[in-house]
Amino acid sequence: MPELPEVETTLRGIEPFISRKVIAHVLIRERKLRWPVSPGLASKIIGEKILGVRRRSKYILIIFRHGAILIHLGMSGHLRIFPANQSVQKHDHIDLVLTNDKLLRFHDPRRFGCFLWVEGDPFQSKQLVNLGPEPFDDEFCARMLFDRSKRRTTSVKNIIMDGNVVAGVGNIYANESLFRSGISPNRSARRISLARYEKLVHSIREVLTEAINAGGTTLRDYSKATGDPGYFSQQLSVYDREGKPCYICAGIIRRKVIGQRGSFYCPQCQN
DNA sequence: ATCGCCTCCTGCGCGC
DNA sequence: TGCGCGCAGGAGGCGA
Repeated sequence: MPELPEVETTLRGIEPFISRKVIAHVLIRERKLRWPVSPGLASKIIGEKILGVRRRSKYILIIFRHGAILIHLGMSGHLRIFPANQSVQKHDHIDLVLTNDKLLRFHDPRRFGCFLWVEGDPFQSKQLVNLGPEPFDDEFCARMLFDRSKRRTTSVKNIIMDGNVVAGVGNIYANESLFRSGISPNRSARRISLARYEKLVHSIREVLTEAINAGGTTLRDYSKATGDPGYFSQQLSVYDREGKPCYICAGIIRRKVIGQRGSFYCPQCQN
């Protein structure tokens, strides 16, 4: 489920139900996540009002007066709103029960996600402080990619998936935006012209925008019983299409591992 | 600073 | 039908 568009979709989905609401109690059934759930979490937030919800990269921030909850969904996590008496399923690790008789539930089978209390300004936390600009910030531009790539030896795909370069571009959307801009994922980042980086920046924004508008991408969706799927999977050009014909040239989509991640591309359309 | 590799964990789909 | 294998939307941490 979770890449940037899925996280954004989650944020928009939960915000109306939790913003300005007060925490009645907190149920933690499993503390063993990416990092252990903060021991003092419950005592920090019970009786406190949620001032707002924000996203930074693929992190979700639930803002309180003197700190924030920093949530990451990892590979398999989701956050959903339920009635306060909702029954508990496997991998339902944390509930924030609100005084409006709803609860916000964190569910994550693989437990690569996190659910942390951050005291003070969450943007100064170690997870967020070194992140690159958001893809829609002006600071993210062809010139910046071009300049930063000069000193790098790695592939362009690894560059755009490097959160310190640009925040929140995950594997699906890296593959898709490289296809749209006609750039091979394996191409050395420092051998790409400024003009091609212009196309790439445009493609990244376009793909992310379309995916957000489609409600994200649902692929192997182990949760369709409770959650609505996203529809961007119907618009994927290369991701998970190994062996199938390219929609542009009918050539065969190939798969190659780059940076330990499956990478899909059309050898004819991308170079 | 950067690179590639490893790791955490569960679930699913495939071939035999 | 059951089992083993490979793969999965992330990203921190390691040694080199």
